[in-house]
This record gives sequence, C-alpha cells and structure tokens, in this order.
Amino acid sequence: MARRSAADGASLQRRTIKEVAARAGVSPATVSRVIGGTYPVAAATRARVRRAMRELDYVVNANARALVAATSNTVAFVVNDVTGPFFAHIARGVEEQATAEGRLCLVCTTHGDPDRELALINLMREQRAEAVILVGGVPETPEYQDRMAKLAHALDGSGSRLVLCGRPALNGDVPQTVVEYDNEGGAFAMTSYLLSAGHERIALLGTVDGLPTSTGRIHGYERALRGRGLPVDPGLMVKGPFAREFGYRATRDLLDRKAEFSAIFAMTDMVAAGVLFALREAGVRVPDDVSVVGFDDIPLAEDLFPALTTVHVPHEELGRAAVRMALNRSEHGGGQYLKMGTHIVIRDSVGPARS
Amino acid sequence: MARRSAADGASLQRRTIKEVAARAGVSPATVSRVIGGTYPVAAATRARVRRAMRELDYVVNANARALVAATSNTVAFVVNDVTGPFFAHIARGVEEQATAEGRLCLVCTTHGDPDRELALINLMREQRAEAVILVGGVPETPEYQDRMAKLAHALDGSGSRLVLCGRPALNGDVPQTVVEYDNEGGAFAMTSYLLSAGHERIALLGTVDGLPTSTGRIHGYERALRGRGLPVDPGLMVKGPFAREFGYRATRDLLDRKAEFSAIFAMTDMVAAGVLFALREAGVRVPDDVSVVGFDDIPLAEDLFPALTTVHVPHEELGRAAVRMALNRSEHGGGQYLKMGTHIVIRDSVGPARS
DNA sequence: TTGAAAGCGCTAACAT
DNA sequence: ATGTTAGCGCTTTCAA
Repeated sequence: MARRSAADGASLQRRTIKEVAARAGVSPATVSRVIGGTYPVAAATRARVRRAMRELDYVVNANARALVAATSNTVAFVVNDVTGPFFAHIARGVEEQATAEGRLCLVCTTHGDPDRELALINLMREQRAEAVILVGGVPETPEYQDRMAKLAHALDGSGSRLVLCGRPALNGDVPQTVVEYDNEGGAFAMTSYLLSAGHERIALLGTVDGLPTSTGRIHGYERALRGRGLPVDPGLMVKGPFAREFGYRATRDLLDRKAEFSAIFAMTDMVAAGVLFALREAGVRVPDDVSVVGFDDIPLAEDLFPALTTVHVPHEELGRAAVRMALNRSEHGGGQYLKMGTHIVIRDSVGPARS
Repeated sequence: MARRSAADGASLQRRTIKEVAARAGVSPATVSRVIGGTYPVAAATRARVRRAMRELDYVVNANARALVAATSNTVAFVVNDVTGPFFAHIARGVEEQATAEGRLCLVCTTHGDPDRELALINLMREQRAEAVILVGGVPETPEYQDRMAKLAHALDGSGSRLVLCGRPALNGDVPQTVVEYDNEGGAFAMTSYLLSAGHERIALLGTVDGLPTSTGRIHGYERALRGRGLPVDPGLMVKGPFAREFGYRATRDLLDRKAEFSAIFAMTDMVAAGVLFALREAGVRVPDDVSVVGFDDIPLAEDLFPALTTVHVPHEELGRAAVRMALNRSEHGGGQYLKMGTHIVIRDSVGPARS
C-alpha cells in the first residue's frame, strides 16, 4: 500500500490561490472573485482561472475562508450515544437539512456526562459552529437550568446558537431554539386507546424522576385515566431506565408478584422489546392475554413480535426543524420554539381486555 | 425567547488573543504559549493569562489555528445513509476513537450517489480533514477503480488519507488505508453450521452483482456446499437488494413456486427480518419447518422472533481501527490493511432439518 | 474589470 | 521567560 509520511511536507502539493493566480496570469484577488462567484469577472479571465485551478488540482482552504468569514458553515450535533435507538433518524434529518443549507455536520457524544457536554459545547465555540444541537432529554438536576443558560449565552456571544431538540425550553430569557414533541399528548392518546379497548389496569413501566420526557408521558397517562374516573395506582407505575433490560426485569417482577393488569404501557419501545421478551418467556400471549404498547416508534417496533403498537415521534422532522430554525432565525425573526405533534401507530400488540 | 440577529456583529463578543494579552499585560505570543502549553511560561504569568481568559470568556479560534497548523484535527465519516442498520455501531467506533485521539468527527451522506461521494471528498479536502472514511460497500462499476484511485491520490496530495471501511482495497499502488472484514469466512462458517444441522437445500436471498460484500458471502456459501460435495443450485440463489422488503417478497415467491428448501440464508439481517415476517404470515414455523439465518448481527437481530442466528461483524471495532490506522500510520509505517474476523452467533432461528 | 494592500486570529521563528 | 515580527491562505476595501 503506497504511503507518504504525514510529516513529509515536501511532497504535499497543496496549491494556494497565489499559485493559481500566477499560472493564470492574474492577481490573487481575481482568483478569489472567481471562487466566490459573487463578483463580476470577465468571462475570458474566469475561464483561464478555472483552467489553472483544474490543472493544479486546487481546492480552497476552508479554514482560511472561515477565518476571514468568521463562521465555518458547520452545525454540531451533540448526542448521548450514537447507537441510541432513534439517534439515526434525528441525525438523518439534521444531516439532510444541514446539507440542503450548505452546511457540514459535526457529531459528538457525551455519554450522559454533563462535564463532557460542557467541554463539547466549548469545543464547538472554538470551531465557530453556527448551531449546537443537543439531542434527547436529560434529567434536570438542580444546576441544570443555570449551567445551560450560561452555555446558551456563551454560544450566543460567539455568534452560535444553542438548539434543544427533544428537550424542553430553558426558563427565562435565554437565547435558545427549541424543537420538542408532544410527550403528554402521545401518552394521553395511547392510554385512551387502551382504555377504549377495555383495559383499566395499565402498568406503566420505565418512569424516570426528573426527566421531562418521562414526566410528560406520565402526565398524559394520568390525565387519560382520571378523565375516565379511574384511579392512578402507584403500584402499577414502575421506575426504571429507558432500556430493554429494564423492561424485561420489570415484567418478570410484575408477573412474579402476580400484579393485576391487562395491559403494559412501556415508556419507550426499547423497554417494550424487553417486556415482550419476558412475556413470551413466561408463556403469556400478546395480545390475547396481555396488551403491550410502547413510545417512540423506532424502526425496531414493527419487527417485534407481535408488531408493536406505539406512539410515533417525528424524529427526522425534529432534526430537520432544528437545523432550519437555528440557521434561518434572523430572517423571519420568527418563533424559536416548536412543539411537534405525536400520534399513535396501531399494529398488532393490543387486543380487547378479557373480562 | 431571546434573540440576537446573526448579522448583529456589534453585540458579538468574540475575544481574541490580543485582548487577552492586553488585559493580562503580556504579549500575544505569551498568551499563545499558555494556550498551547508546550512552551515554558512563568507560573505567575500563566496564572494572570488564565484569569484574563476566564474573565473575557475567551475561546481560541480553531480556524485560525488550523490555518497555521495546516490541519484541522478532523476526521470525516462518509456513509450511504445514516439510518443504515449498522451505521450506528461503526459510527460509535469512529467517534470514540476520534475523540480519544483528540479529533472531531464530520459526518456526510452520499445516498449511494457516486457524484455526491466525489463532491464530498473534495469538500473534505477543503476542510483539511485528516482522514476520509468511506463506510460500507458499493457496487464496483467499471470506472470505480479509476475514480477512487484518483481520489486517493488527491487526498494524499492534500495531506489527507482515504480509508476504506468494509470495502476491499483498490488495486495497484494507491495511498489507502483499508479495514475490511471476512465476508467469505463468515458465510462459510454459517453455511457449514446449517449443513451440520442437516440442511442441504439452503436458499440464498439477496445477492447483488458486483458488490464485493455480496460476492464474498456467495463464495463462502458455495465453498461450504462444494466441500460437502453438494451442488450449488442457482434456483436457490435470488438476486435482490439488502432490504427487508426484498426478503419479504423473495420468501413469498419461494413459497409460491413451492421451491424445495429447508433453510434460508439471508444475505443481511434486514433481509432476514423480511424473511421471518413472510414465513410467519404464511404459517411456516421457524425453526421447526424452516431455519433462517442472517449476516451482520445488527442490534435488531436478537429482538426478532425467533431471535436470529447470524454472522457477527465487529462493526464498532472496524470504526475504531479505521481511525486508529489512518491517524497513526507514519509512526510505525505499518500495514495499512486489516481484515477482521467474523463469527457466527447462535440464537433460536435454526433447528435440525426434518427428514 | 482588475490589482495592491490590509487584515482575519493565531503560531513560530528569532530576538532579547 | 517574554516580546517582536512575519506569515498561514483567503477576502475585501480601496484605487486604478
């Protein structure tokens, strides 16, 4: 395999605008004008410059441009974990919209570490990223609001924009762009659907304290029950992480302690995957014996058995909107807050309650 | 929501090294030394500079640094589609290794368009990305070798490195780093496993002409059959894209035309998902009536029903290795080619052939 | 329409 | 240990 030492500068043929200028017999300024294309240059001259660029295999130095322009045409995408179940679809939305707007896309992961999140945001300030998109919810610790508000101001001061995607707005007058979706409404609709199928004892698996995503879903669940005059049984609400493994364990527990329920509302599809596995293992049929629903509508959902009835979240659109709003805000000066709707997707995991 | 017009330069407080220097009562060079940390600075001075930086909320301008350093500490990750089933795990490997080596990660998508791939590689040249990692296989058209060789040289000339990840090496003396995995061996092992379970009529679903990934897998399949003195029946090998939908259709066809087979080897797990769906729909039990296996070991595989026996590909390690090799090549001057092993993962979708 | 020159923010000799 | 100076490659006045 051919190699060339990274240190072997002599062999590097990075052409500059000057070399192109010399070859085309014009000044560097003219070459710059041809590149930029926003300034009148005689057709003949332009042709010569173009040819020189081609012959020398010239490519502009984006860093030099960014230095002058004081912006880097870059959007940063900060996420907990790239392998997260819906990361991919938000990422697609972000990437496509960024590309459509002529921007490049940086990706970083925090692994849920607030310190790392902070460090990354500063790194993005260094990069002069035009927008820093934080994806997914995080538990709101006491310091959270303060810390994020500071970061938002710091980014704003650097000409960059903090974007919260799938996370509620910060309190107060903070420079932020927020794109969230309706957790409460989705959970309400789903719970109502289960109720109308006759289920009155619905276990809610995977609630997380302080996580707004979780709180919203719980509220929707409770509102639907109360609307029918049904009690909210704390014994049916089980705390736990948004993970497959938790769904499995929690379901086993429920079964072991012979809890009374006819349906399980898993707080996420990943949790639902674990629930289904545990039920199958225990010989409980879905949806004949127990109905199961999830939340998120990740790609996996329709491949589960039975295909999972769940709440659809418009992940790709969230990503798209995040970029669009962050980049075009000065134009319409418009609203920098958007809450997208969610809706249930009915598949095969819900049946009528057995009387 | 507080806003600040993007054009409102006056309110931007991007501090420069000069301002810090002035505030700390030193020269810009000293500040630079404090930032870099690679040069001796008196402790007292450093403290003053640090404080000035903090007070002004200074952050270095990565673009200015990159301009001087002639490199941008960036690695580019070029992929067909971010929602691809194993993208996420390669991405994790790339991102983590890049972070570990102090690099940032750019992500771009080609949507399978060769022109866009070319444009992206040039864009990465502009960015002075240290490595451009092309992920996943593509069909080798006649021009492919030539075009890629040119790009490899162009990147090399710009001090960047072309990395082929999950794609075979280019012919000839091309500056490239290649990290692939053993398609042939994996398919051979899997076919052998099916054979040893008594399956002799194994349908191979989803072969793609000219796609090296596919070719390798086919070879492994054929080698295993021939090794047992069994014929390769072209009627059991069905061409089609690596997609769920294809797996579904192809299986229906197989069933409709009453093809004779006891096992299905889906070329990818996504295809296998479609296969399982079609079989379930047709009332064919897995693995009692028909055994099914896949290739890739995507996260979905173990959530399928029955959990899918498949060939594991070390996606994350591939990503990691790609970055590591590309960045550290001059040091050991070592091999820039690596083929990782694959192995089968036995789950629940294979049973003994019925006699 | 084109060229000359200044400067973006930083680093790296070269002085001191 | 610190300051001075000269660029890195580009864009953008300002002149011509």
